[in-house]
Amino acid sequence: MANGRKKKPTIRDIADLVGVHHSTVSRALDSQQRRKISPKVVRQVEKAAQKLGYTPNVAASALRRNRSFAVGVLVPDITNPVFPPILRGIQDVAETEGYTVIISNTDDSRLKEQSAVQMMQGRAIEGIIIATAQLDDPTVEACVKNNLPLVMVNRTVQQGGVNAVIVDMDFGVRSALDHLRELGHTKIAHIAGPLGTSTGHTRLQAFKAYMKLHDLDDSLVEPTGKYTVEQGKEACEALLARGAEFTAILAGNDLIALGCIDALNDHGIRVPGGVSVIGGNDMPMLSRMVPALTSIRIPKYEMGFQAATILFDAINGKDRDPLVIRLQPELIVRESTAPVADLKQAKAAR
Amino acid sequence: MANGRKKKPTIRDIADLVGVHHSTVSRALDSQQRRKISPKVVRQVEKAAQKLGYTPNVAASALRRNRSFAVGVLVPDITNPVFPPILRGIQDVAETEGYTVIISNTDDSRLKEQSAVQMMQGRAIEGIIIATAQLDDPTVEACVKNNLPLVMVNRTVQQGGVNAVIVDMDFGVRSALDHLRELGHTKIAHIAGPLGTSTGHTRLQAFKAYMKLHDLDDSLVEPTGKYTVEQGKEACEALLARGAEFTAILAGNDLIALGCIDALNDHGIRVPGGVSVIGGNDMPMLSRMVPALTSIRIPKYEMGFQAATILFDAINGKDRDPLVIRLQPELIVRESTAPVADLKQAKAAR
DNA sequence: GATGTGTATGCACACGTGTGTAGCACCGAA
DNA sequence: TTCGGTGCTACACACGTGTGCATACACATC
Repeated sequence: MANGRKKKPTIRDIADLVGVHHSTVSRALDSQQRRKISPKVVRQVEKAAQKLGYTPNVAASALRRNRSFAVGVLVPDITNPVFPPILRGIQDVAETEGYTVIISNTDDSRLKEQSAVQMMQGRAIEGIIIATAQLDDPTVEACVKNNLPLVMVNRTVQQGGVNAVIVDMDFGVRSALDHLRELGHTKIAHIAGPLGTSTGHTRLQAFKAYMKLHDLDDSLVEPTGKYTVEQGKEACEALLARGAEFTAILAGNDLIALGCIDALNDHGIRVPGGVSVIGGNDMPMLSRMVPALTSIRIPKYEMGFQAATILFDAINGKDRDPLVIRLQPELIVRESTAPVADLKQAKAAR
Repeated sequence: MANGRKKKPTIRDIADLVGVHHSTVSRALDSQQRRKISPKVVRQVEKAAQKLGYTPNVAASALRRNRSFAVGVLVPDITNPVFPPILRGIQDVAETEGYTVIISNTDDSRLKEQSAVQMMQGRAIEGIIIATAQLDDPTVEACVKNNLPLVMVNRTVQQGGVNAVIVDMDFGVRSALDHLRELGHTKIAHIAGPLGTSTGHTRLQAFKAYMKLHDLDDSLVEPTGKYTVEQGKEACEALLARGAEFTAILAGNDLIALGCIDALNDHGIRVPGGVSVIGGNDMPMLSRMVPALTSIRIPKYEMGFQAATILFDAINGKDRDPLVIRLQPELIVRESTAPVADLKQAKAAR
């Protein structure tokens, strides 16, 4: 005896109560069609619905109209602190629109991503927000081909014509490197994020462009395969192992930056005394760490909010041209950056 | 021209391709009924389904079977780092069961909680996991009354007869206080979580019981209204303001502990030099903070996983008696606890 | 050969909602 | 009177899946 829930009232029950056909009830409850029904009947229907505690059967409605009032979101891992604020922004918009959000964790695996999208298609999602995109992403292509309303968030793809809400990382990288130069740094390394992602790719491009522009060495680059502490540490160690000389690191994101600090500490290099480090997306609690990490803050909630807004515009047929919104990041200076020390001094500190 | 999506194949398309009735296809695809169909036809159907890229229409299935394949989850705020791992545990189980998870953020507001449940009922959820419960919670009562399968996670309620996955906080508090006593602390304060929540309540009870048992003063208690850094700071300041003498604090959770550290620092009291502090649930990144916070680790992912498992057992009619699972926490000793200093010394440090 | 026992498949309808079309009543104009 | 128009409602079917029942056939038993 698992389910003793009493069955829910339907529009037929309302129809019986009022004494009209159920199709009339259906129209009376539909704000688009209500005007076709006499005000008196509408009132009666509303009253009866209230009395019976009627709630529409979403499955039936979804089946008939081929709309599910559900949207999908693809994130690498909800456990990564970057994503909850983005999700919250999305959820808040969806809620006001009466939509449900289906979240899938892909762990950056193409296979999982594919099966997640398939599952979502089965649920007849009306749109999708993708935070997992690789620069060249077959899943995105598939969605575009299916004409499924789509917004990229945080990361985007190579091909144009796709909605996206991203961060102006040229600006972010410029701010960070300006800051380092003001502190006297000229030998700056970049521990990049995965180059298959737009975030990793564009940061590296911005880094190289900036360094070239200011006649600085842009070759101190080490990429990572994933946005994790471990990979950040490994990459930093590789850099040290090949004898690179640098007084500052721009990291692909905060986790990578933390990995760098670990590696530097292991080599007896103090941060920021020996080397300054700048992180990537300003995770929560950074200010409490030692050293408090200087980072490029990105407006995470805002990104989710905007992405969802665009998505629902697309779903509701307010078809604008493909839209790319670039939000402004902000450099948050904390304690992991300091005036450059003498290179010799820095070396001595090793 | 919003939706040019080509329509998806149905079991009728498969039936046409194989040359059987669509009901046969339906049975061939249902693991329960498959045995009634000849192996040859089953093979043909599977092949055709593969070829056409068939995915079942969940809405139609839900309508016909009066099942939605959706469950709800109520969390205070997905942005609070305690919850993503719990959610991930739930999602991982739900995925293997073919279920969708609908998440709602209640911000600990009863009003939002109520409307969230209403929305979920409209979606005909088959079960619900609640992580937001107050000790005396009308939402929980309503779900029980509706016979909606229900599991509490992390927090539970006063009344019995409800499934719950919680942490054995008697054990956790005992470990923490044993640790402090071993370090020589006897004047121990407790900055409690909200007493309206089971977590806040039981920790306080455990604290008092332990202190009484060891003939220690159990009156150094200050409750908070919310699990936030700010409230932790305020409560700690209130404790200091009334001239309480203590050498260690057991906090209701990590955020409260961080607030305590802030307050202590503001008063020139070093942690752990002047006062030792123990946190509450072992958020990520604690080890990188200064001082690295000693905390009671709770198995967050595991809790979500177990809760979901119980929920699906209930949904699938494997009705056990109401089940309360108590998972073991673990004290993680870091740098925020140290041997007690002379009280005079501690005072001098102020 | 009659009867019973399975096994495999088709048939028809149900689930609750939404919508195209038809029908009806009424009104005004010619 | 006829004709057209308008406003309101009923009818019937569609959406895709699942299932009780009937049917058809094969095979075994007496």
